[in-house]
Amino acid sequence: MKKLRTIFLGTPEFSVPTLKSICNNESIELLATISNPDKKQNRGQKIQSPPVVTFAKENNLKFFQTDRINKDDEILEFLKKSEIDLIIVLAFSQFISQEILDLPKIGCFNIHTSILPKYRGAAPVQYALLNGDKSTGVSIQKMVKKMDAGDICFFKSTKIEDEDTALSLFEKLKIEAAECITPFISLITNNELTFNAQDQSAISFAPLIKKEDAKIKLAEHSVKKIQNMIRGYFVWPKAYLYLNEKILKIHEVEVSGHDLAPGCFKIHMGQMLVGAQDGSIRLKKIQLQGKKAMTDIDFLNGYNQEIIIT
RNA sequence: CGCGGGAUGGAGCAGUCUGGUAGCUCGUCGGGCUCAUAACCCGAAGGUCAGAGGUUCGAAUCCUCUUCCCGCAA
Repeated sequence: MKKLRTIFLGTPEFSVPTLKSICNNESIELLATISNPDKKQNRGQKIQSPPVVTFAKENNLKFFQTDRINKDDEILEFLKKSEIDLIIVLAFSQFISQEILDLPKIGCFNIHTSILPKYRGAAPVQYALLNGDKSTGVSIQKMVKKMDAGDICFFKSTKIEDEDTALSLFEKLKIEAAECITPFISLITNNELTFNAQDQSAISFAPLIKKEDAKIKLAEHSVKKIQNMIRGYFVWPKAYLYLNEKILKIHEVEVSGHDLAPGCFKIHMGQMLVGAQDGSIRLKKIQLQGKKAMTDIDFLNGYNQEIIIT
């Protein structure tokens, strides 16, 4: 049987397991991967290749890098002459023109890390946690010009545990996404692929997260909300308060039985307690800017100035 | 060369500018007090001050280089 001539678009580490699944799938002939360019990043501004590119190099896959896929002549020419059957997109971060969407015979498919139409947009994983959802999942949609609005061809749900943070949930969904490849490709090869329009009444959005979104407002946010912020904003940007005007990242809190007015702060038995909108919490594990994460007890052992939390 | 903070007993810090016996809070261990305790009192163990080189009679401290950690920015 003729193999599906496929292009993969993705950039970060999150995309790598799915790329591996594609490489290992016997029904697929991977023609190339396309990623964002190398860029200076992290402390020291070292130039780093995207993980997908690193994987492609290690496995002798053809790869392209661009920051404007719709206008890159070399890539467009390659795509046009390659008689593509399929494009698979996961975490690519560039809009794709109608011209490219129309190229593959079967279609251009995006793996999205929520059950669409819930959480269209850039940060579906974080929003699932911020809203305290008990489950999320991955969807495969046939891409259209409008972001995440295409017909659903495949989905699989995943349970969210109370202990899950954005970090652990990303790790789970990274694997789930990769495991979708085999059944999804089977649908295609068996001629069983279906296209289900999204329920217009159930659409919600998960827009790009900004750093300020992670600022905890003690007087306004409930204990539950704060716990969800800690989970959803973990790794980046991390939920935070200010301690004497310096950023204080909050890694872990626990419910405290103390009677504290919203916004108030006090030290009790060597622990740091603050009042939230509907109850009080202990700032159990915290990180002042420039320092490592530590418990409130350790922090107070070495900090001998007056503390103002805002 | 993007900006900045940091490395000192098990933990968190002070001491570095101005070189001269290794200090604080906590933890650990032992003892005491107590009906009892996370409280209080007494005592003990535990550190080649991140690493290398240099200056000096003498370096945690001054000079040079290296490694590692963290915040910002991207």
